[in-house]
Order: sequence, then structure tokens, then C-alpha cells
Amino acid sequence: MSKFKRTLITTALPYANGPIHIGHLAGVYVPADIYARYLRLKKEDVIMIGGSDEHGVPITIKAKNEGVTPQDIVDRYHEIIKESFQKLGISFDVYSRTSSEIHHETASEFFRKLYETGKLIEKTSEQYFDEENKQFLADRYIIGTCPKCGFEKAYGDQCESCGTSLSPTELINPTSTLSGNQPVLKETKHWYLPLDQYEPWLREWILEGHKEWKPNVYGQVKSWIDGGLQPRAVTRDLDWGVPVPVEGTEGKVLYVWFDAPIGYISATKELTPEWETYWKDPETRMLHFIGKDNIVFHCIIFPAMLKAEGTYNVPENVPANEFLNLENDKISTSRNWAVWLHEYLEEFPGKEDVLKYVLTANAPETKDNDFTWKDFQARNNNELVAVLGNFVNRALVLTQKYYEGVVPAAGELSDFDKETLASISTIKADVEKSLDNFRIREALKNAMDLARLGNKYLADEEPWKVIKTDPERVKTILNVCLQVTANLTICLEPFLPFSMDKLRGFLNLEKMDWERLGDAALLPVGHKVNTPELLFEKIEDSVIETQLQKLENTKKANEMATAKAAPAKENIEFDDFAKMDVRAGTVIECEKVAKTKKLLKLTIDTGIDKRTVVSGIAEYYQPEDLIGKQVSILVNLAPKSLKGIESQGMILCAENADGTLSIVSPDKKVKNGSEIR
RNA sequence: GGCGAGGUAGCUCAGCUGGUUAGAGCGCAUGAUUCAUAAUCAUGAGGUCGGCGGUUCAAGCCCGCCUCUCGCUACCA
Repeated sequence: MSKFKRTLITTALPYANGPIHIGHLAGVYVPADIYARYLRLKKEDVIMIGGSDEHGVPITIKAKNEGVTPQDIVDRYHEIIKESFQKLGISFDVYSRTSSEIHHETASEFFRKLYETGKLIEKTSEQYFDEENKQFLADRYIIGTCPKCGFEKAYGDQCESCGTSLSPTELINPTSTLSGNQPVLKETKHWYLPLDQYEPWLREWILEGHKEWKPNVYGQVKSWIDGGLQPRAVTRDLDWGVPVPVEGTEGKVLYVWFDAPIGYISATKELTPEWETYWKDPETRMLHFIGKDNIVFHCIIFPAMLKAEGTYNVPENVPANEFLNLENDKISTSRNWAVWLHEYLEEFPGKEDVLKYVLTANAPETKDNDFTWKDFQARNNNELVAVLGNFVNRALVLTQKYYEGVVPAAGELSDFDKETLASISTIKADVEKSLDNFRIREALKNAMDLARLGNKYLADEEPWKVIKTDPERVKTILNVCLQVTANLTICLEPFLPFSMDKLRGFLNLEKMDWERLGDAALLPVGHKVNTPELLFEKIEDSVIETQLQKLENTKKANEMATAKAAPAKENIEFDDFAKMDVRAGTVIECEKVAKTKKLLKLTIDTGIDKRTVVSGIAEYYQPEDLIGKQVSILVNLAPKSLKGIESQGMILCAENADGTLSIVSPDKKVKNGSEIR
């Protein structure tokens, strides 16, 4: 760390529309916490920053649905999140929030600086406006008929029925959900950050200058830069967020992605008047701990913002993790498929470290990983209990039994004694090397090797036998065991802080700096240790079964929810229906459309003519299987060009709950061109 | 389809700039042991390193094609 005098650790700001789950923890907070604790133990100057991200449209929607204010929503989740972090022992130096006054000021200032120094560009575009409420409408506040599937309650950004992503102007009969009126298109002015101008700098800074970044991060960044960067809007028409600090911009706020990372700066300000040292001194090393979904923001957009501002440092490294799955399925807040931290803390009191341990031992550092309750149980029982807890217990119980808890003096050390004690320093170096390279999982494994070392030493020396023949020698053996135990309290402190605190209690020992690790005389001769309790307890099958049952119930509830058919659309007149001309037709040719995943190009004999239709069914049908098959085709749908092919009609399909498509065919062969009605 | 990341023992993962018999933890088998929450320690079995081809004296590591998983993106008349 020659170049740097201090470290600023930021952790992705959790979005305050739901609680924290194990995926967040494994990806961001647990590794960041371990790293921060390690640096603190080394007496380095380090601060760890966190906070809730409280702006953005999803929060306003949730508020509206519940009939409360956005502030109510974020107050609720901010408290839950903050409290659960605190209980798990995530050691933020400050945990702030973006709805705070200090953040509004900081974000405003930041924007003003960019605005005044000409780093932003202005653009005017047309967006939907609700005249009754006198405001521009976020995409989600507009519903209308989906132009693709005809679903009448499609949102402005996506149709819930067919899954298509939309823009509000594509909706037929758009309606404002605020007033129920038809919104009008109105010009609106916004500011953009011209990311494209930063491309050469980004190339040099990251692609040339940071080849040491993790492959997943580096590759992702390269992909974005090579793909060409576009100017990105930094403001939005919305009333929830940081108001744009420019005259005549009522009803505009900073876009949430712009204000959220500035939250790191605000939080630092809240923590210390020295905040500028942490952000602007070139001798400060900034690290962003994030999940892979955030790579583009932290490696491209936020650095470009900082660069544009001109006085800030950019990150030295961005150790992004991949995703954690749960029991072979993606973690999902909306599907409630998660292990929620606040629930875990209630259901597993005193087992904070166990969760951290399991999430670290199986951290998704290089690829997506899977959390299973069975693995959770196995790691607890076979590693924490059997290896670590057991060794500590053996050393302490023997000390009580033979010496009433008083640390015996070591006599002359055998070669094996010396070797064992010397190994502590080797382990220290291994742990350091792993942590310095953000290989947290490997670091934990290395640290646990110290406990393994202890078990091996005991098994080889067999003090319970030697006590009968050479009681003097046993003093040395137990002194060594106790010194190893004492060293554990340092070595595992970053990973298992609560447990090491407990262990220090057994040993009657103060917390010690990292530098003491390797010292063979941490416990002075004659020191009195306490009667030990169990450091970890076994987790029984029934506890695991309860958790699995809980997940099983969630799964059932989800199935019930998705099995529920969409409600019927509004009634229509027969004449409306009669406008649709659906015919039976036979597929005569069929091939995949090049460079697409979903599209098939079909030639259909409709009885009227032979025509080309492009259909998004390639994921469910092989072209050769369709030839000769009779299908239903809507023949009077306006033609549309898709991937350069004119599609003249639409093949009717039934969509299953899981999204798979089935072509609707006549029950018996009929003459091509037969009307379907 | 494009781009990125991954596919190494039953499971979770290491394998540095290519170099002798491919490693760890857990699980499994056998043995030792009883101080300890039947915990521990030792030994062993188990791998065509996703598939095919190529470069090389030599490839898990380099190149090409294919395949599967995850993410971003295009796309669903």
C-alpha cells in the first residue's frame, strides 16, 4: 500500500423498497465488512460508507399503491435495513440515506458544478403530461393498450401481459393513472451527461491502467466501452428526488442513478468534516464494493461524473461479485424467493457469524453460486463446530482439567512445537495475500487452517496420554495450544467478530492488533482463563427442514399466484370481434431469422394467398417441425417490418403460465382459408 | 444473434507468464484415537480438466469451431 495513506470503502446503496436478503450480503456487505475490519485491525486509516437509496420511480409507485407518501415507504425500509445491518455487525462508519438534507445539498451542488462548467448538454424531447395534475408522467404512471398483444392495462415501460418492453408513446389510448385523463405530449427539457466524450479517458484509465481488475468487471467494462457510449439523461420529470437546482425547472429532479452514487459523498460528509481528504486526496484509495448488476454505474457512469466534476478521485478497484442463488433458483424480491436478513436474525439469534461464515465460504466471487440450507448446516456443523469450536473447546477444557485454568509455562520447545508456532506467521501471510487481492473466500479458508493446525497439533502430541508419563511436557503442549487459540482471536476477527469476542471472553483476553498475529506469547504464563462455553452449536436437521418448508410454502404461494388467470377484458360488441379476420392456414416454409433468438420466418398458405409472417416462437418450435402444420393466422393485421422482413399477419398462440407458447391449430384438418370465429 | 463471464473429483471451488504423477475443503471408504458438541488425526478411492480440431518438443492454461449456464443487448405483430 505504498502509494496510499488511507482507504475509502463504499458499499452499494440498497434500494429502500424492500428489506435486505442474503444475495445483497454475499455480494457486497459481508466482503466489504471483512475487508474494512481487516484494515482497521491493521491500524490503517479506513472508513466504510453505506446508506439507503431512497429516490426513483419504483418507490413512488409503491407509495401510491399503499396510499402513503414516498417518505413513509423509505422511512419504513431504511429503518429495517439499517437495524438489520447493525445487528449482523456490518461495521459501517456511517449508514446514511439519500432523502437526507445533507444529501440533497451535496447532490445539488454537484449538479450545479457540472451545469455551470458546461459539462452537461441540454436536449428537448416530447413526453406525456397530465394537464389536470400539471405534471409529466413517469412511464409507470401511464397505462394503455399494448400495441402488441392488445392487453388494455399495459404500463408505459412494459406490458405485464406479454412482457414486451414499451415506451409510453407506443401505447394505444394512453391514460394517466393520476387523473384518468388522456395525457398530452408536451416538450420538456433535460440535461445529459455526454458519456461518449469520456470514452478515450475510460479506455486509458481502465482498459490500459487497470488490467488487474477482476475478469468479470474488466470484461463487462470493455464490452460497454466497445459498444459505444451514449449521452445519458441526468434529470427527470418527477416530484420525488433531488430538485434540479436551476431556475425554471419546477417538477424536475435528478435522475436516481445520478443522485445515488453521490450519496457516498454525502454520507462521508455526514461522518466527518475531513470528508474531502477521503474523496480528493490522491493518497486516498477508493474501493467500490458492489454486485455485478452495478458494474456499469461504478466503472463508467460514476467515474465519468467524478471526472467531469474535476476535483474527485476515481476508484482504485471495484471488486464486484456475481450473484447468489437460493436452492437452485434466482433470488427474487417480488417472488419472495429469498432469505431475508431481518427474519434470519430473529430465527437464528446469536448466529450472525454463522451466516457471514457460510456466505463468505461460498461467496460468488468468480461465478454465480448457490446457497442451500443443507450447505449452511454442513458448514456450521463440520467447519465451525467441528474444526474451530472443537479445537478451542479441547484446548480450554484440558487447561481447566490439568491446571485449573491457569496458563502453564512452556519448557524447552521441540522441533514440532517450533514448527507449529512458526506456521502461524505463514498463515498470517497467506490470509494477508488473499485479502489484499480481494479473495475473501480464500482468505477465510486460510484463516481456518489455523484451527486445523491446532487440531493436528493436539492429535499428534496427545497430552491426555503424555500426562500419565511426562506431566512436565504437557505444560509445554498446552501452552502452545493456548497460544494458537489466542492467535485465532486475531486471525478470524475480520470474519467472525462476534465469535472472536466471545472467545476472548473465554481467554480473558483483550482485543489485539493484526500485527500481534504470529506472536507465541500472547497469553502470559500464569494468566487465568475462564471456564469455556461452546463457541458454536450444532444445527439440527429439524431447523433446516423448517427453513426448507418455509421456502416450499413460498413456492406454492407463487404457483397459486401465477396460476391465477388474468381478469377478463372489457366487453366488446360483435362488430368489434368481426373486424378481426382469422383464418386457418398451412405452413409451407419455415426458417429461423438470422441473428435473432426468438424469430421464425414462416411462409403460410392462407387460402387467400401465400404470405410471409414473422413470429417470435423460435424458442419453442423447430422450423422443420412446423412445415405442413395448420395454424391460425390473423390475416388483416397491418403489415410490419421485423428485422428487414415484412410480416403480413400474426400466428395465434396460447401463452402458458411459464411463458411458453403453443400454436393454436384447428382440431381437424380444414381447408386453408377457412374462417376462424 | 452480438458482447461479456463461466463450464476442473459426488458437492463448492483453486490452478501463477503453457513444462515432470491436475490440487484444497466438504462428502465417501479404511485405519488410528478418546481431551472434545460421535468431534479429531492419518491414509485412500474418485477427474477423457464441457466437446471436436489445431499450434507446440510439451496445453486445463494459446487459437478455431461447437455445446451448456449466467448477465447485458437486439428481438416477441
